[in-house]
Amino acid sequence: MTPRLRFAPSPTGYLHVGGARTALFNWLYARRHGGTFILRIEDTDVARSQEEMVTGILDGLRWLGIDWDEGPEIGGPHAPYFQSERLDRYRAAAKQLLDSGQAFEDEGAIRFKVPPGKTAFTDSVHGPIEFDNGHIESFVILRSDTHPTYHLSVVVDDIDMAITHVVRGDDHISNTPKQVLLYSAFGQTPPSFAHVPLIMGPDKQRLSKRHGATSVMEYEQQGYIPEAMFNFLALLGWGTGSNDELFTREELIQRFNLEGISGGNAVFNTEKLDWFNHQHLMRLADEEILARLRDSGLGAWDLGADQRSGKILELLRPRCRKLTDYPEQLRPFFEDPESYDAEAVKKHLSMPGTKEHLLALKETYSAVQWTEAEIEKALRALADARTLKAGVLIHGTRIAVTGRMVSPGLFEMLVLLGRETVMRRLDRLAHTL
RNA sequence: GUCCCCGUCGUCCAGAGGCCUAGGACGUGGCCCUUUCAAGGCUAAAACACGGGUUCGAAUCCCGUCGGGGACGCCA
Repeated sequence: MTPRLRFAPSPTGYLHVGGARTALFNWLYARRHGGTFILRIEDTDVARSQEEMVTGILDGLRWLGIDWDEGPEIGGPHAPYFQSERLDRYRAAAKQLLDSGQAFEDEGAIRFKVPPGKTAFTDSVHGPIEFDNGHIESFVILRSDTHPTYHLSVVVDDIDMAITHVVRGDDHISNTPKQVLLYSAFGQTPPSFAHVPLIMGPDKQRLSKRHGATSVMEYEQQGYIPEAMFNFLALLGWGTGSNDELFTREELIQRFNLEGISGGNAVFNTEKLDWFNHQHLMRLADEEILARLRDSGLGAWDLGADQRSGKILELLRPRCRKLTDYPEQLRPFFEDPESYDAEAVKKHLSMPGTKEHLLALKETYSAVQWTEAEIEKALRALADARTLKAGVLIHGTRIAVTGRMVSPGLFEMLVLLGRETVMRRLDRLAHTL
């Protein structure tokens, strides 16, 4: 029997990182075992559900590269995949329990009659878990408005959709005995359960908006790429067993297993996400970086059409942790500085004679052969001739071409900027001194 | 309050009785490289919550305490 797993979010309008990781674990398991990954929308709470609210969730999943085999937009053998369209099923199921004496009416609602005894199940993450039924109250399965509650609809759907593995958040552990009870009331064997630990904020409290971004799409806007988010999320609460951490989606699929999921909560560590992002960004092909900058509206200078793009990217790659870091780093390659960093000027240009030195360098550069080695050689020779430290000219030139104190390697930049631009910027800076 | 889950460096993950003077990664400090900033290399500090058992031997098993989290809705 091939595994069938599902991600069943309620339509909240966006994909939360916690939900994203749950979806990711389900997807990873399904892909690892050649199973089926199903997306089902749990919108039985009419008061809170709206159709357009699912779009954000679908977008978030697609962004991460999590595709579904059955579900919204594509349908499938167990359609529909919106619980709001399956209400008749739940009503029939509730009636079935009523008729068999396993449920009873209570002021218009229908409650499940919890039998005495104990309910146990084996969790793939936590091992055997047992609850005393005495602690489970007779819960409502069908509301007085004839809409099902969560417990009824999940169980009915998971049975109908032949779900074999339920992988979901830890917060569902105490719901599980109720659902196990329903499975036996329907004469069915429950699927296997795996309850994964929750994701917490740095203060160890449940991740929420006050911790910053919680929606995966917010991270996209902040310049994170899906490869990094996927890798990071996969390793939050799960370990491959090895010391390696940097993986592609494919490698993660090959390694994924439920046993490696840890039992304790995991803190969402943004610094580490940044590192993953940087690493994945470094491994992205040039065309890929170009395409993503364009798609996110960050390609302000049409780098793609520029002959120098390969070289420029080579210089910027180690310096950009996020996609959003690119525009500022790119600027000097396309625009003369509009102003000069005050601190930089004070630190490197306040020495008397600096203006003359820069003009002399400009003069030297008018004749030098325009290669990295020659440009550097000429600068150092000029520094010697004027009994200056090369740093004086280097820092000054950097400020002239970028307006700032920090930049990629100076001589590599100068080559790319071209003689004319460098001379113009040298001249401009000199005349402000 | 009741029930459930969890407890290894600040954080994430290794460790499933001797291989542990506890390993890797992020972050942090130092050094190297160097024209700045990164990247890269090397290196340092940093943890088995506590108390009892079991055992020749426990981070690993058992019990308790403490701590954290979750659930107790006609929300999902």
